[in-house]
Amino acid sequence: MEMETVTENQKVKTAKKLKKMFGHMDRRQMEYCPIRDVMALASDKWSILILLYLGYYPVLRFNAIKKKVYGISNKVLSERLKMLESDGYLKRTLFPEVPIRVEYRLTDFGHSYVEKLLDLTEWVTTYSDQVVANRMEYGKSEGPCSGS
Amino acid sequence: MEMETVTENQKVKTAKKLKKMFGHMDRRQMEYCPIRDVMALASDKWSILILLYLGYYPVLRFNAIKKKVYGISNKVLSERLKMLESDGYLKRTLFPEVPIRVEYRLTDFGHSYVEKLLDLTEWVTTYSDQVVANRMEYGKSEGPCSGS
DNA sequence: CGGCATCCGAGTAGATACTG
DNA sequence: CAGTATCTACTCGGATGCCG
Repeated sequence: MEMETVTENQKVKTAKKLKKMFGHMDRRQMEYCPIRDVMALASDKWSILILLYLGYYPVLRFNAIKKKVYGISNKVLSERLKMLESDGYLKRTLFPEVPIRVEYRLTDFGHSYVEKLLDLTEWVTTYSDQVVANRMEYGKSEGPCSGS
Repeated sequence: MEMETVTENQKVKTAKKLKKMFGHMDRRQMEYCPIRDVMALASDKWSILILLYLGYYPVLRFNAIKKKVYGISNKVLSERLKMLESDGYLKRTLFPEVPIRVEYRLTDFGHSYVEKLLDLTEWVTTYSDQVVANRMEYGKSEGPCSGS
């Protein structure tokens, strides 16, 4: 195991924080779970990239984002931008010039989220190779049973 | 603005980290984005809750998870567990007893991820009310233009 | 030209019933 | 108990076309 970053002590600390967090949540009705609801947008695979790029480039226009977030379609980008604006992560500014111009930039709220998000994505970029390796390994362990 | 947690200094620091992270990514082909690919599973709204609960309870069985992750279906839970195992976050142990028993627990890899994830979800639980408030506010600002 | 809305197909989620 | 199978419904995503 080359992953010796997690000590038992760490696990206990994490569990304590989790207990506290879940404690707060369980007060409310289970139907509305803030984590599930808010993260559904905020941790969406497209949202993440949009937010990260906006954390990097202070201001971006629609097509600039589209170019950076490889593979996103007009529709999805448009939707995500609208939702991310609605949730307060970014601000949309329209300049009614002749060729219309729209700028997107993070709000302070968005910046504070991106900061946290970045810690997670750094972890991911560091260990993504291991994840992919895990996937490969997992597929192989099926064995020759499944002939057909 | 009650959200004065983000200083200009912080933003610059964040941008630097982002530059470094994107710098590593841009080397590869754009088609495969580790963030998008790995996070698509790891930051999925169901995955998050499964992982967090497994961070709290050292070991959980299928139906226990199902009970805790409110609203998840057999199918989706089964799928997610399989994928999360395949990516190395958790370990599935089958006990071939009379009523079959299956235990799920985080791997060390999973624990290290949950640790990072928790920082993000703590932020989310702290500010989820504001996000919801933002959403409400946003909906109202439509104005009476859209009559039909 | 840049941004958005519409359409339609494909994949995914959810409910239920069933099996080892 | 721990899933799988199946079916439906729906959301999502991609291409296209429209409008400012």
